[in-house]
Amino acid sequence: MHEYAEVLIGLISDAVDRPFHYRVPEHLRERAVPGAAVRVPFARREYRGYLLRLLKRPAVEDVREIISVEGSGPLLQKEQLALIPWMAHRYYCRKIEALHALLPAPFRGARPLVPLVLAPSPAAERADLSRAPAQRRALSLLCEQGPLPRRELTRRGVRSETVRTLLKKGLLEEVAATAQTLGPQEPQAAPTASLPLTGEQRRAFTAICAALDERRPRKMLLHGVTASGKTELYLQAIARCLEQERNALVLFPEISLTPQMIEFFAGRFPGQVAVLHSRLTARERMEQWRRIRLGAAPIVLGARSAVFAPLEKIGLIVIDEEHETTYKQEEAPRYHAREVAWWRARRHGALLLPGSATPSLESYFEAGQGRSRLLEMSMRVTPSDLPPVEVVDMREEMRRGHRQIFSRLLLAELEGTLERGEQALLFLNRRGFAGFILCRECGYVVRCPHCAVSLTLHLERERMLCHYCSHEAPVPKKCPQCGGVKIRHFAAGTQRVEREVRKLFPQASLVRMDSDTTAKRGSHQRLYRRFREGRADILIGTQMIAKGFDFPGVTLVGVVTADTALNLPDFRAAERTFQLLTQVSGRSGRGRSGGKVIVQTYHPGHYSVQTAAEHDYRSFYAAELELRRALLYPPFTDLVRFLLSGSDEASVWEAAGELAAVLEEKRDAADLLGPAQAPLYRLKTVYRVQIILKGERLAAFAPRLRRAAQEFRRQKRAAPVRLTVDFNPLMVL
DNA sequence: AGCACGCCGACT
DNA sequence: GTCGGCGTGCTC
Repeated sequence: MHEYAEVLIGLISDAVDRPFHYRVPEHLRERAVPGAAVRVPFARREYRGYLLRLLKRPAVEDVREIISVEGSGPLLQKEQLALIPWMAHRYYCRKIEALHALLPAPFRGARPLVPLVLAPSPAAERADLSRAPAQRRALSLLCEQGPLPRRELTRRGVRSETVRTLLKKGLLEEVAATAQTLGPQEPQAAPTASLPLTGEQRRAFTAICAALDERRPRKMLLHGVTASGKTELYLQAIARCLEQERNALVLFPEISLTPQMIEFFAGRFPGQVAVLHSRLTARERMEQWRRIRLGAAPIVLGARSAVFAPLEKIGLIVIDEEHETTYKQEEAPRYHAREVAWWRARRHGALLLPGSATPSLESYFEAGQGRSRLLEMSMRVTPSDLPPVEVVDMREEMRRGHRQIFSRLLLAELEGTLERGEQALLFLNRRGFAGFILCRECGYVVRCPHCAVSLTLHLERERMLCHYCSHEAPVPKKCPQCGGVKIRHFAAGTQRVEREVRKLFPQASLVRMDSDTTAKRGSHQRLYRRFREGRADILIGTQMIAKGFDFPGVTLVGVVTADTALNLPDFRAAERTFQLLTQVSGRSGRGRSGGKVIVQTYHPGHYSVQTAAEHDYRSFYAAELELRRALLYPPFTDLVRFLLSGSDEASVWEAAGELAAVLEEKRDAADLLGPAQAPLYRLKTVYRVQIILKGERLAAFAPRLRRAAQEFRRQKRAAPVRLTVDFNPLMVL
């Protein structure tokens, strides 16, 4: 009936990113099913391909035959086959790139889902092999060791002719490996029991159970302050989901950095958890993936890419810290795990449960519109209050002639903390984007009048530039607002802070955590333990110390400067700042002795600083939402970012001009911003220029934009120019 | 990705 | 006259 098949070739190239048709030879009909990995002849050689669907008739006359089908059973499930075109469409990527995202790296090559192994056939027992010692040895090896893959057998000194003869005699047979042969691979942990829920948790839990019982696609946003017990809620929701005989998917940002979280889950559900994250070795990843695919682990924990875990019958998808930017992949396919998760939830009739102390504006806005339900938890589980936050006006410090990194208040508090034998945490935003300038007397920052992002200093041209729309302004010699002359760019790194602390508090022991000190495998964990166990007094660090950690000994958190985040040339700068300040504040006073937070800034009046200090998400949200509405930014619009890059500067600009002209024709009501230098204009030897399209419901626009991009790719230029397209980028750097 | 086809410069 | 440069286009 269906003698032909549509196959996607495993080559990453625009030219072959479409299905090719093959005939399925009779002996493969049974195994050649949609989702199967196959070998096909293509362009005078053999390639791995993926069978997308079966056809009655091919679209071309000259059709070749599928050579073989890999493994037993399809590599990709129906759901995954449906996800591929959706991703390719939404994220402007090739189908094969979307497909690869669904498979762990080791499976992208030729590895079959379930490998074939050699086992003695029933006939082997009666066979007389007295005159064939090599064959006898091979069979007894398999009887002792159990079925082995062919490669393993030859590794143990069995020659391939021996295997061939045994197969021909029918004494050996090739069978699919079973889950048992794949070996146990689950995180071990001491069992833990569930905790009683507080009133607030109980209310949320009741709502979650009701949603689970409906077995229909639902979305609930769990907005819970730091330490309000979100994890316990996730655990009990999972238990409920398992009772329904459905599976659960739990996503964390950077799970590899939180082994204690994994232990927690594995302890509650022994033997039922599979873990997928970036620090697994290829082998570990493959084994975890197989376990999930074969239904041996009903709970999957993982980072972003675990959203593709091949679970069936999903009842619950949890996204912890849902506002985190790590949920968006920064290379093709540039998917957002939250969106993929919702796609899957819809298909499975599952509950999507994103949770955060500082939900993304997009998620909170959805809840406000009734597209999801909001569950709020505003109390900490242990009856410690959220720590008081003091905002220090660094302009005032400046005016008083105090021009060090640390304000007088922070110095005094540090001193006190050390005297009491307690711990302090000093937080700094990542290296900082040095290109903005700031008046140290009044805090003024030059901003773009059109785009509401800070302008970036370009020393070589002596100009201030907008990286969204290319607006230019002169570099001010004195502050346009207060006339002050102490206006200059601004940055302090973790090393500088470390040096300063050593100078001021030579007796204190320090731990510094940033991308430099945690680069080595295991060093993160070591530094973390050292501080947590009280073997250091002060922890200095970047983003990575703000998230999720529980340091009961910390009673003082100092934010050295809130301004680096605030002045990133990105429309989400205020949201980032609010989230960061809130998360970092949450690190203080988790123990019994209470805590305090000090935030140093040149913008003490900024709403994101103010509202974070007051632990007032709602006010922040309302203010930020109004700005977004006025300036037509997400969640009111979508952005599509076209980034052109190449080593020949002139060609890149020329290409950008051409693309802008094409987009101009197709844009309808959408705004076209740029071409403009990308915030990181020169990365190594590559020049980067961007065009941003801003408008309502640009997802629906995709086919037209895609055509424009393809048309553009076809044109030839003096020097090569690369185009990448990002739908709703999170960071426009 | 890989390979053939095709149209312009320096060589046995 | 030919050998070979890699730009262009195609692969079921």
